[in-house]
Amino acid sequence: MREQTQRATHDRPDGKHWGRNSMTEMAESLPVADRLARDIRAMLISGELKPGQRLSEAAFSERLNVSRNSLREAFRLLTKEGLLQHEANRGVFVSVPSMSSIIDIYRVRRLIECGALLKAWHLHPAVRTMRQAVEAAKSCRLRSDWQGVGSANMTFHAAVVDLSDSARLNAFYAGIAAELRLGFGLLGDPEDLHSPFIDMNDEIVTLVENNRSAEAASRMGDYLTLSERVILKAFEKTL
Amino acid sequence: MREQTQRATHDRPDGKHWGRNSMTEMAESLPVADRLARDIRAMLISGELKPGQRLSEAAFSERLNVSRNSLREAFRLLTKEGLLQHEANRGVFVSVPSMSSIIDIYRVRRLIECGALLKAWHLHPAVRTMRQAVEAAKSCRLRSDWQGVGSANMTFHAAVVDLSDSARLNAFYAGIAAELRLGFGLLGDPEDLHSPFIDMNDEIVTLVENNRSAEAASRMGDYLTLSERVILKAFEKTL
DNA sequence: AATGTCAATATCGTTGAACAATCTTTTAAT
DNA sequence: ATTAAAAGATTGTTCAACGATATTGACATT
Repeated sequence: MREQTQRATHDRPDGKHWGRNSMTEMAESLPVADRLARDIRAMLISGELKPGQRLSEAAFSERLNVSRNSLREAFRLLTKEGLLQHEANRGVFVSVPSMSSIIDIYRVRRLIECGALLKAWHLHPAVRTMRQAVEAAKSCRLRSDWQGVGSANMTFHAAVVDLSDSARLNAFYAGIAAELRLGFGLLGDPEDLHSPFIDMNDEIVTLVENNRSAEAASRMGDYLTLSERVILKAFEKTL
Repeated sequence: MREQTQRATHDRPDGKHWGRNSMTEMAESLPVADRLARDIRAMLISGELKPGQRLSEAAFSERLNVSRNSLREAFRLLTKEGLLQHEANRGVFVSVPSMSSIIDIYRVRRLIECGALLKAWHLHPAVRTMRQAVEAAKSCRLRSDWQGVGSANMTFHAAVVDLSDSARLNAFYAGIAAELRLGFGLLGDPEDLHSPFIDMNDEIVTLVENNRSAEAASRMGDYLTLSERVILKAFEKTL
């Protein structure tokens, strides 16, 4: 509810107001800090902002055309999400994924994803989303679109969590996934980082569809150990 | 890495600096927004701030001797935690727990706490914490200190989550627990809201100590269904 | 009396500037 | 080269201002 798109009857004389940066952009209804958080988050997972990099308040607020205050609100949000790190009187930095953070994240994933699968109901709407994600991934693989494969993979696992029917769990997992992508960014999107997992996902969703939840959960456990190992392996090379 | 405790060799001449408001208070090194968030969080779980209540920026910033900007940063943090709710152009309100939010929270608890127990190791340090919390609760019960029982209960379940050895899971659970306490606030701390659960906790930790994790997890499932039912029951009366 | 309209008022949303505190870099001295 | 002091840059926090939106209250209409 509550739309907000009547504007007019004002016609202020100064012409600099609504001009963001690029033209043809007038929606953007949400508060500035939230929009900033979303945009910066996107820059983080796209790799445009690299781990360890310092984010100067002055530079960023000018670049994004917002006040320092608003920017700081966004920084605080992202810091709480774990994507940024705050050092007193020194500024905020892009979090650098470490072995221990990867391990921690996979502990979370194992608990949540396996737990969700274990009690999954085979007619849950999320199952359909899982299936679609798998098919999309396959399709992308044919086109060697590894970025697309990675994206479909994220969708798949988010759908797994959604099996639990918990808004809080979904939100939490979204944050975890974003943090993990920060780690992926360091490794690029090579074929063998995603491709082998498509078939495991397929197996898993098939098991769920056939109401064999326990086996699905077990298979997910295998998936996660394998995935974790691949990432840690690729990780220690960059060390 | 990077500790932050060398400071000195500065000794600035002006003496008015660290005086906050009341005297005899000189530590408080953390940023204002974080301190605010902590304090307001305390007011929320103590019931000093009641669900549904609106928190005026002007009034609160004056009362706490901080600027509106700093207060807004804290509000944003607490909103992300789910303790406050933000309505555009209307302000922030203390979240009012609902049936659906209680149910959601218990879904989270079941998944996380049972999952953590299922793979618990009987020599994990957290087991000791669990045992101590149970004994503390018993001791409080003898003294009819139901507030203390509730507190010990919180400690117990936090320790259960800590069995998973995941910093992120611990942090997430802390938020969930705070949100749940918001709901408790509406119900007071009567004996029969906490007392019957002390023995179940005892059972659970005993099972873990004897390396019978699966049974412990199952028992925790019982605990949670029961606890949820009690709360929902007490809840629909206030409706 | 109930309802709808419109101005008056209070708040939020966001910004920009200001200043103290602290970190970093440069410069100077031993 | 090492250390100390001064200069410069950045963060931490506050304040004041103003547009936009919501709420309140007065007033008119049915």
